[in-house]
Amino acid sequence: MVGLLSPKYVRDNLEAIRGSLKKRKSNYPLEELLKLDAECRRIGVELQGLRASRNKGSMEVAELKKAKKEPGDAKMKELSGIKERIESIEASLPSYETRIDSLLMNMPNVLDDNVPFGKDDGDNVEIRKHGAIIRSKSPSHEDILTKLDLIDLEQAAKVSGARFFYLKGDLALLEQALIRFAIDELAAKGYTLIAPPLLMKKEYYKGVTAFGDFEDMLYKATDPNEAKEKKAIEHTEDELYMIGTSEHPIAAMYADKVLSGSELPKRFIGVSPCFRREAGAHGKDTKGIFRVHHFYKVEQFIFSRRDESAVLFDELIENAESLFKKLKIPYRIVDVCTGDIGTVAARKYDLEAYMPAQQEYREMVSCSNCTDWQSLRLNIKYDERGKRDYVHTLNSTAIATSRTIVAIVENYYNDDGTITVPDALVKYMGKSKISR
RNA sequence: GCCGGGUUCGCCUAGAGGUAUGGCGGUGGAUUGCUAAUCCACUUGGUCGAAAGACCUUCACGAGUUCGAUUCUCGUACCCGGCGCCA
Repeated sequence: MVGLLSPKYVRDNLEAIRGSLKKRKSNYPLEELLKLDAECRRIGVELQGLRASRNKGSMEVAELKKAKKEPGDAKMKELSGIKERIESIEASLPSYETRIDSLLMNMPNVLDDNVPFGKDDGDNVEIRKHGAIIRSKSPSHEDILTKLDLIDLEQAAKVSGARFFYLKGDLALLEQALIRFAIDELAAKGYTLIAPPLLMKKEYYKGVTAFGDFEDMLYKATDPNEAKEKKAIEHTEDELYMIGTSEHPIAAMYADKVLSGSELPKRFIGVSPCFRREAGAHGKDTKGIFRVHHFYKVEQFIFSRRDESAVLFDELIENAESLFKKLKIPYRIVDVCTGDIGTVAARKYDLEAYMPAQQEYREMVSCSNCTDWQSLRLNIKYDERGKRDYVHTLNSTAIATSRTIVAIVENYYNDDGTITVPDALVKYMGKSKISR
């Protein structure tokens, strides 16, 4: 079950956690957690002793009854007293446990030593750049696509609201082509395709993200009032959220499981729509389909041994790069700094593509090594030579459709108004040019 | 939605108020001239302890009855049948 993360982990890794929180300039209340944990263990020792005497007493009663003798009133009174003391101590525990649990669940991951220090995304460090600029500038994708009658944002805004869209004809096909392209490329590298559930329980979401921060990003799909009304519908009790990415249900695919060391690493391709509320993004990227409420994403996900995750992290970013190389879109890789990395990841690279209309590099791919943050919370272990350890989880975008579409449209726009189909996608499109 | 049957270690399984049985698999060890066999130990999580060890916890989940619950009662989830409804 989710929430089994133990304070023992914190005690065992105290120095690393302290150092990492400092590097993050985090205001996480570590001292409160340690104090509560110590207090809770002190109570636990007392409770354990009482339970031991209860069990011993009960055994004695059992022995006597077996010998057809009665235990006597004094004995039974003593046991009743123990029972009451146990019950009163047990009643005091939940308040500690709830607080400890919530502190543990939201504790930021221990950063990799190599994460650059910085305040925000402006301090991310460019580590490499690839591909010559195709067009130094272009009209916006919105203008290009509207003129070609391939997109309808106005009607989508009317029907669904801001940041929704209709893709039409070849553009809708381009989306499918991108999905299939990414799947085929990764499948050829031995990754297994997963189509995950698109709704997920809150309980598991808490194991996969820092839910307090992330909840605003998600659409909730159930109505808590239904449970009261006793409607004849499934899942009235569950709090279901529409997934923000297939990373989340794939991470939870092995919740409470013990994998065998020999089957690691397990490499997966997730494909799903991704739903995002984009709360707090008012006024940002409002034109076109760069930042929208849903898009398709082909995702890479790996469950690995502790000692392999650093190498596999490089594998994931290289896979993503190879897709953008084949699409011939110029990009750069940035090493995401302490101020921008977020709670879950220990290390993160972003791939940013050059966008000629904005004349800027913009995020296309985010690649994270989450080390044991998710597995501690989802209780995913592996067994090697009889020893158990928590797996490491890694994820990276392969292709996120809407943003990649923007990159293709703006980079492959021709001055005659047409769009060239990247060579790698021609076989999926059945044509090499999109025109009116 | 209704009526049955179920959920016990990674897997299979016994147990019907007295403290969880056996097997398979896995890990470690012992032994033996044969790609293997046999035997022993360990194989939920945790607390105290320098250690040896002791203790607690664990039979889907949650509540109740009890000195004591895998076992009895109530509720919930999920799985398998049957009926009904339905894309």
